[in-house]
Amino acid sequence: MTRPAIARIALNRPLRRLFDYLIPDSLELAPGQRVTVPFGRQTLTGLVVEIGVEPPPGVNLKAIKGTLEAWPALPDNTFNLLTWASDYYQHPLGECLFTALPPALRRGRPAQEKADESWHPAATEAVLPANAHRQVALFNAIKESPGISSSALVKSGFSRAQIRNLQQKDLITEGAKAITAPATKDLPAPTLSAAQQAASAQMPEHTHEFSATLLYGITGSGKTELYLHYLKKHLNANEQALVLVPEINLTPQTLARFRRYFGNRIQVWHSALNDGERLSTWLKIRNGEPVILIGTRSAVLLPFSHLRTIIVDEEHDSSYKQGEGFRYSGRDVAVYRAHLNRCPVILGSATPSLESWHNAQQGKYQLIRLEERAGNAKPPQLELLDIRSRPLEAGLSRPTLNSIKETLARGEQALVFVNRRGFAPVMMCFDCGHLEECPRCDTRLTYHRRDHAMRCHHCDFQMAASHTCPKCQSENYKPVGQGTERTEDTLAEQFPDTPIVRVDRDSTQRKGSIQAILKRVNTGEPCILVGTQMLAKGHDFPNVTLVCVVNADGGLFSVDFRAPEQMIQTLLQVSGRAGRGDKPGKVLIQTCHSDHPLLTNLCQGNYAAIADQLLAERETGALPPYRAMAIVRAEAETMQNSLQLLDTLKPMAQSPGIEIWGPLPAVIARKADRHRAQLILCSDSRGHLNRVLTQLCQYLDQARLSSSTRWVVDVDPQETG
DNA sequence: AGCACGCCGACT
DNA sequence: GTCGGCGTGCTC
Repeated sequence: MTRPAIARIALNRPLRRLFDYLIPDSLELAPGQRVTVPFGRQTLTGLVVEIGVEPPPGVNLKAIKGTLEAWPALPDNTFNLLTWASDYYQHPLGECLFTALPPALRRGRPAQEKADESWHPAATEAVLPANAHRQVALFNAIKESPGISSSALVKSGFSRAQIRNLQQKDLITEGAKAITAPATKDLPAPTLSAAQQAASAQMPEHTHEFSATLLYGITGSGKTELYLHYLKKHLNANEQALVLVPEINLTPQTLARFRRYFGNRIQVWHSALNDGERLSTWLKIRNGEPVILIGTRSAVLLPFSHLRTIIVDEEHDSSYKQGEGFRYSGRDVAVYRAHLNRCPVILGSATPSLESWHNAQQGKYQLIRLEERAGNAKPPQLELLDIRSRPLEAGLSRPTLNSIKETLARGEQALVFVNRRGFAPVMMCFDCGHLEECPRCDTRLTYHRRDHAMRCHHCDFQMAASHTCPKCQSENYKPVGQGTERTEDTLAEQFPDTPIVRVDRDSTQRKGSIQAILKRVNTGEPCILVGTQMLAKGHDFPNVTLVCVVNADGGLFSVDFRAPEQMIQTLLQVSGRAGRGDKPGKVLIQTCHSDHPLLTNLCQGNYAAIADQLLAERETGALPPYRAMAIVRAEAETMQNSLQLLDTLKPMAQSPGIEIWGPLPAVIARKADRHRAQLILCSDSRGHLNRVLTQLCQYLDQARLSSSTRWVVDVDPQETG
């Protein structure tokens, strides 16, 4: 008697286990293939993980209902990548596998695009009732552009029902596609400067073996040209490439630039795509089309089959790490993917992460330095301005204002950078010292002048701001701290004849408004740009010659061990906005710690030296990248419950080679009325740490916790607060 | 995560 | 009497 064939199936559920099913005789299965299975009394889409497993004892197996397609939705390499990531990040395999499918395929839709029919008129005149205005309009639209697609018609306001109607009346017929725009002539590889050529010569020769390269290129050195050049030179016509970028860098300008060189080989992948666009691009990749994909984090999980190069631009950017659910790092997964796939991965940054810098020093990554700005631009000159005991106007000192004045007088532009981290405006009573706190979190409410509201940045709480102190009714109740709005006001008073352009989340909420702002700034007329983080990234403002940093000190004394690194990276990135054209740039950094070695080093403009110094501190503190780190976070209705849970975990984790810190309440101990605590685990051995985490998760899964108690494991955490 | 089952309170 | 609140447990 032959044993029944059994398949192990992953489901899109937060369960750290798989389910076994009988395979009907007629089915041929392979790992990564989509199937339909009965589950409880529902029917779900599942993914085959393993075939021919031992039947679990004492379970009445159900049978697979059928396959959704004859081929694996996730090809071997992608499937193996996700299996690895599930284990590495301690996240349930089912959820990991399903994040690599477009939403339509997760829901069990067929793996094909909705037919996008083309329509032609079948009559010269539409004979329709007099009141059928929309149908007549639709008929005319089709007559005007024969071959127009259903989707184009829907976009211009017609409904699919109306189209079907005309078809039933035999007024239109389905037919050949309209001829799309002719293929454009792609530009040849860009010409490189001497410095770029030298860097280019060191890039990996072979696209069929693994190599990891860290391209350390200062801001304005032209890293993108190197990427373009590399792809032109090494990528064959039938091969695929992946270019990962932080969300904020995927602008129409970046895209246009790649399209000029690679035309319609360029495809995009980012959070703004709708389900149809996602499916369409996913299928192109899965079909092995020779796409060069420019995408954000999750693009690294796409089912490439001919992937020959991975580029991770701005590799230090913290947005590569997913902050919830499947907490993977797009950059780290990219490196592992290149490894599995035996292809080169190129990490580019002006301010490399300490992880990558360390890997370069260890010889794990090849380091390429590009320390010259492209064109005539020179690196900006950085200057510290100690603001201890200097009078400030909305955070700006006299010398700073004078520099802005001189810059404007030369017909140039100035950029004022407000590092809001830790300096959000709060309302304070100058009589009793009262500060308004969030009723649901351990945080201060932030004042938003636009709608005179107090908001919590950690939950959705908001309330109208009071004009008098809620505690002592004093009228001496005012906003303190630098916000972009207040800085903007002061600058408007000081420079009444100069346009002031504010760039922050509030002023750029409307779609396309950032484009309008950039366009305006690029006319080159003298103006002052005021803004936050958003201004630091990637934009090119040729006429900005002065950058003022309102306060540099946010990251100097933070509890988070990554804060100094991130502060320096932000300061250097924003400094990089100065002097990108022909004129020299200057950067003024206001600080209360002008003798702090990090800042004095920063002014030498030498990131390499700072990275070395920060790494030395990490080594002394036995912190990443010298050791692996993971955090177990718990939240519950009381702090006691959270701490208690972590206290029971601690002895289970205790073992030689693992150091444990905590449990301790989180820095924001209460968030949305939930009390949070964390346990930090460090180890020299990733493997050992991983095994310990597996045990902890196993315990937590079967522990009968009160339903309101939640826990998560975060491997390689970006935030340790 | 869903979904059902089950056990208590306030309704016609 | 029964409708429905959400706590608990199970899903091959």
